[in-house]
Amino acid sequence: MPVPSHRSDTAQRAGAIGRPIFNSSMPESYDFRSVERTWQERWERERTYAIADDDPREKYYVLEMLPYPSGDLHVGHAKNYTLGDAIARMMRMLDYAVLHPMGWDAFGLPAENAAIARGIDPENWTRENIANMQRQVRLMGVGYDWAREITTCEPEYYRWNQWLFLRLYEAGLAYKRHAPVNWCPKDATVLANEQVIDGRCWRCGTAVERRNLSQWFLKITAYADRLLADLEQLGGWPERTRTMQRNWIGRSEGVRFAFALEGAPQTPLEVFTTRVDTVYGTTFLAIAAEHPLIEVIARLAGAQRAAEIAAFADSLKSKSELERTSLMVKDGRFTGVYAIHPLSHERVPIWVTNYVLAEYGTGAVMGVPAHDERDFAFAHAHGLPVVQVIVPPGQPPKEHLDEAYTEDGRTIDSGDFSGMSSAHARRAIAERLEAMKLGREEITYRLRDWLVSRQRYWGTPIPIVTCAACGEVPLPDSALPVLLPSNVQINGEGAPLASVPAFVTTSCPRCGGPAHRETDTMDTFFESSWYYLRYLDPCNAAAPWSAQAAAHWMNVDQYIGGSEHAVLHLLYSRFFYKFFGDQGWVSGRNEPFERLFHQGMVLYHGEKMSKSRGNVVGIDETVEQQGVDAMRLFLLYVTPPEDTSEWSEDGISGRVRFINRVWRTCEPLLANAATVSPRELPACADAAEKALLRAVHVALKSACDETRSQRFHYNATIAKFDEYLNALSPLAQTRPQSPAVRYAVHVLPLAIAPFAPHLAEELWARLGHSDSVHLQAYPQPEADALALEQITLVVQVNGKIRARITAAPGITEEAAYALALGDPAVHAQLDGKTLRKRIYVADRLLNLVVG
RNA sequence: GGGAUGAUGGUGGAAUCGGUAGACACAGCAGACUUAAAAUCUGCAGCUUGAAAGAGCGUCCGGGUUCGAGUCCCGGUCAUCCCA
Repeated sequence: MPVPSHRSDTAQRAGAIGRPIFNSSMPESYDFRSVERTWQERWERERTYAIADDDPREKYYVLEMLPYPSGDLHVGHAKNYTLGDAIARMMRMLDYAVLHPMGWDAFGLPAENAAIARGIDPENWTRENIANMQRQVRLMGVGYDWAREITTCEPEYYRWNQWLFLRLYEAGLAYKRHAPVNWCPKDATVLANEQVIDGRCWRCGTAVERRNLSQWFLKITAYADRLLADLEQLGGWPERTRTMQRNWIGRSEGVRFAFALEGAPQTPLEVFTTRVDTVYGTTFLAIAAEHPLIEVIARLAGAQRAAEIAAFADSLKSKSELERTSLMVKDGRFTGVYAIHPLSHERVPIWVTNYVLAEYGTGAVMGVPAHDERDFAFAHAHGLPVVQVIVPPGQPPKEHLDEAYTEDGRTIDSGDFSGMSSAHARRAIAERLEAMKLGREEITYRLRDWLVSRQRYWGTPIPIVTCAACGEVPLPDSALPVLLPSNVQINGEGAPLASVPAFVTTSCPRCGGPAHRETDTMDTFFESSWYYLRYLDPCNAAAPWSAQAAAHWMNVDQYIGGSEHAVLHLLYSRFFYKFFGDQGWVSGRNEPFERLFHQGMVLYHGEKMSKSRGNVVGIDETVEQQGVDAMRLFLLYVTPPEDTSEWSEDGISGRVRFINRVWRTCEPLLANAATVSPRELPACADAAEKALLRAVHVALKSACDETRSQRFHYNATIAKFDEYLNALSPLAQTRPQSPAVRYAVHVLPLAIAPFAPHLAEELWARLGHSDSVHLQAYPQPEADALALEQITLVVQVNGKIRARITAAPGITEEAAYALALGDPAVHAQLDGKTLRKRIYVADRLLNLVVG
């Protein structure tokens, strides 16, 4: 439905009461729709934001996280792009060669879910969404270099996923194995651990089950130490994000050593512990239900026990990891089998439990109830003894422990190792175990290999075939891309590609015999782990990117995206980038993102915007009703960019008002202002003009400072633009000929260009310039304009403000003191008291301490 | 349970270095213009007290450091996020 334009609305109203729409004394009203559309078309046509690889200026690469084309953009997305655009435009005007590209994370589940639910072709669905989102991104007036646009579902892009997969495979970093995986029964797919949130699928919320499947993994664990160590270099990242990655990697130093099985002494039962100083407190061993030795133990246990163990293990099969480790009551079954403690030689009962996982460490832990909370709870529940072997320094052991003592302390009752500090005991015991050839020190990580297989259609096919004779065979590069077949039946069950014989059936590249293709596709985090390099060389048909392009443009100087990607995407990207560095494909620092910024969410009515809640504020409506510039200004103004903000109709109306005021103030003076240079401070007639100039330069300073400091609190900058306008508009009325006024009018479009690019461009053009305002240099704040003619000096007596006196800047302490004494209020406070101390802060404050 | 971050008027926020708390805006109130409304313009506006000038209080709560604390330190409450 066509929405009547602001202008015709006004015309109708005005016409109805028989008045002319405009008269000569009335400024032309600002038609944001036509202005915004006109300039967007022109920027596109003239490629205003294209950047050449050989641009001689210092480079600056600003990037917003690759969006998934889910359909419609709302103002929450706009906050992200608006910030990136403001930064890019500022940096461009500060004379950097700015690279600011855009693309589409086009593979993924929603397309496939739409296909399942409504029988839609995922490719068409995706392309339609991309077309719509391209339109909306253009509507926002973001200055991307569209020549570098990428779409990850294009064969030209995903062939490089396959190519990179093969390189990882050759490096031994891609491998296939059976593993218990998180299975979402609704999406019929495997989920990575981080895609399981509170035991549920991160997309659909269905409870996740566990299944044992053969899966492709990427060996990110091979880089665990470097991923951890290099976090220290990332000073431009939020500390929270670095901490999250540190926790996720979860390095622990400890000892791996073996207990002997009673009855099968040749079969070592290995455990890993970070607290080997507590080893003499072991009163049981806890093993995972999926432990590889479970069958040996069951055999030793006898038929009845074996059946109990099997039943217990079965009951855990469908439980997710989180349920087992965090949600379920710690439970277990005594196997009836004992192990022999390697140091004390005591018999230790072996229990099968639900809280030890086969995937972690060795799948078995020593149970030390006195010094581990989980073990304490377990021992309590099953009546196992609690043996204290660590006491707080200088204290006797407690008669009865109410909770585990998990701190370091001094060892007791620990054989040869009694009376040591925990740290000392850890070292000594590790050495002894090593000498006995029973164990060694080891570093383990919580991080596990990245599961990249998806039993899905809408993703990159994995370029591996299985041959009856040769087994697993990687395809040669010449066979790439392995194209995703079209017209595939997608019903949400199993792996869709397995149902396409023409795809599956192939020949072995090694022996030529019959073979079948891998039917899993890649996790979409694969493509988003390297896309920032493809922008640098988007048309390269011989390689995913050239080393030369990477050397020129990397690293990303400023990366912007939501904190929901603090671990997943950002860790995977770091892993890939280190691999690329090892291959010599990228140079310099082995980190892709120099600085990282997490923008906050935009709420509406206190809630996250979502279609299902019906509280989405769309781009289209907002742009149509209030205009792009108003939307952009509001999003930047309402809160600092990292904070959560609340969308408000009233709030944006304030920015609409600002835009209209700028127009009303400046438009009648444009012809006049054009003859005054915006690059040269004009002479001022009086204090009011001096104040105007100061307001102009305070605003310029704020814009430059927020950009250079990379704090990006443009909310404060835009407030300074308000003050700029508040200073300008009355003077524009009363003395339009003043050089100061004309200067302020001429500078204004330059000043606001990064924030309200359309309004700025229109004013700039009407000032008679033919080049885009966005290609001009940003005006530099000047000390002369910032200097105050008069300062207000605060006079305190004993720290309390008693007077404010006006003085010239640079006033001496003595002069200030003399002025202060002349103030009656100050005089009254000093009356009859002795001056003990005088504190003077130049041009700010005089504090008189009396007693 | 552990960790991180935060808490400023009716609201969003400003105060970037320990030095005038509340800039700027929204909502509100009063006035001008208008037959009226909208739009626009002008003014008021932290709280208490006072006719007013003024005085006292005031940045979640309680302590501390300092001539001086929204800002630094300690303890607590609440909120958000992360880990368990």
